[in-house]
Amino acid sequence: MTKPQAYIKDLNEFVGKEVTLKGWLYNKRSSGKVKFLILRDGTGLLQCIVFKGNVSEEVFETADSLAQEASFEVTGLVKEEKRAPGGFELDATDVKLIAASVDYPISPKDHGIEFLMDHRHLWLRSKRQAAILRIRHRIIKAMRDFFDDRGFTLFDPPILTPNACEGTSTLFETEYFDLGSAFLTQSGQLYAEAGALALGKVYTFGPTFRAEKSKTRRHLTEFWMVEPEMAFFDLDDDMDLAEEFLEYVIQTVITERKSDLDDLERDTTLLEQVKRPFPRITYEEAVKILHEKGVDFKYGDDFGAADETIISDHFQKPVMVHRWPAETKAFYMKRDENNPNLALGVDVLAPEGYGEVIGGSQREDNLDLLIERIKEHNLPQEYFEWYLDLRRYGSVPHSGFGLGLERTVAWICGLDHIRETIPFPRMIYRNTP
RNA sequence: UCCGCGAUAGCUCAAUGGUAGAGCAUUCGGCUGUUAACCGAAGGGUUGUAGGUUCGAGUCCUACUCGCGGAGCCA
Repeated sequence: MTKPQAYIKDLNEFVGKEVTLKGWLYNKRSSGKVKFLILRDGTGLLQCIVFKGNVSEEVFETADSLAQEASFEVTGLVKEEKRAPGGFELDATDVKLIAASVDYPISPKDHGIEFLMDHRHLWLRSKRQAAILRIRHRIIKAMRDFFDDRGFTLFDPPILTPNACEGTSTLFETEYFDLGSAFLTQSGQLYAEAGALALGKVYTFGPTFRAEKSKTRRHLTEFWMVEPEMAFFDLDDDMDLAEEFLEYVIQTVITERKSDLDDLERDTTLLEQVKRPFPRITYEEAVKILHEKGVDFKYGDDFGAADETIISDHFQKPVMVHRWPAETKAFYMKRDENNPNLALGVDVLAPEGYGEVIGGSQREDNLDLLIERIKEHNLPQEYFEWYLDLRRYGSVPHSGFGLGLERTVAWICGLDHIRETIPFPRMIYRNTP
């Protein structure tokens, strides 16, 4: 048997028993005839005590020789111990080296971001990065559970696409055999619409790509998006779903991953308040808020990062901004029947300066109007014929939204940069390791 | 693409234009309860690249490279 008898997270079930654990040396302290080995096993950290009088000379030498991140197994008695972080300790009776680690580059003191990103494959072993990745995993599970439990079908759109989905962003381009160029998808939405008209309620969950030369703390070139799309949903139904979704995900994660959030020293006071209903304001009302705060903002422009922060700080909860000037929005958005200059789109702005985490809309379901929009945006109609078919054969009102996973992880974890939210971030000046 | 800042030991950072230093990491020694342990010692440098000013450049000037922060674009 090579797998460990127990994992650190389950040690409360082993108090008073002798177990063998396996992992890596996180840190080591010593005081003459006693060694303190900090074991890391992927589920937590555990201090293992090696007293010279309790073990053989050989075992004590082995404990002494372990370097940072050496892999080893340790056998001993599990004890409750108030002085130890986590509340448990292991009184070691045996220590065996599995494999050495020579000159591990990431020492316990400070490091710069460039060095850490160069060693991202090793940085992931740190307590902080492991906590973030466990939270990311729990967020993804909560999202899938939410849709799975509400009659949605997972619908995987293609990643290689023949055209720009929205015609606005710069995309990564690649040769595709004899068929010319293909592009890495920037959104699965148009395909999800086909899914919604086939299956009723679907969601996509996968990577998306933007070749924009964005250089900010909120952008990656490769990021994950979850995009529900629902037949017979109007914009209000869409907003109802978005706020129920955010409430479920956040309340689940702050309950289930509390210890990881504590390790990140995340103050969850504002996250606990993320409960329905969220404020819903029109674009026009949002502009009014900016003007009242003395911001020089022109009606019709899109909000910048600073503007979003001012609007969300006004509420201390996620705020839904709907009914935008149509010129700034994508071609597929339906117009407001009461004012055709407005698009039935909604952006959800997260509090604490995290900005837009959700963008959604009711889609244009009228064939003639959609063709008109494609022409207005100078898009090649031949690429959209399949999309227009969705309006030719039993068109229905439908809506959906897209949520940026990494921005949500950054928000929940309270991170100041999106690059720590994904194992190997892809940014404008970095595609390694 | 634009604006701003930066690059010195493996890492994080010091160093009036005048002999390049500290902490961590590594190696050796000490300590039976340490919490980024502590105490003592040792090894470790083409100061990002190229050029210029000067008796003398890590320091001043020019260009370039790379990185960081922000803007725009967006999730």
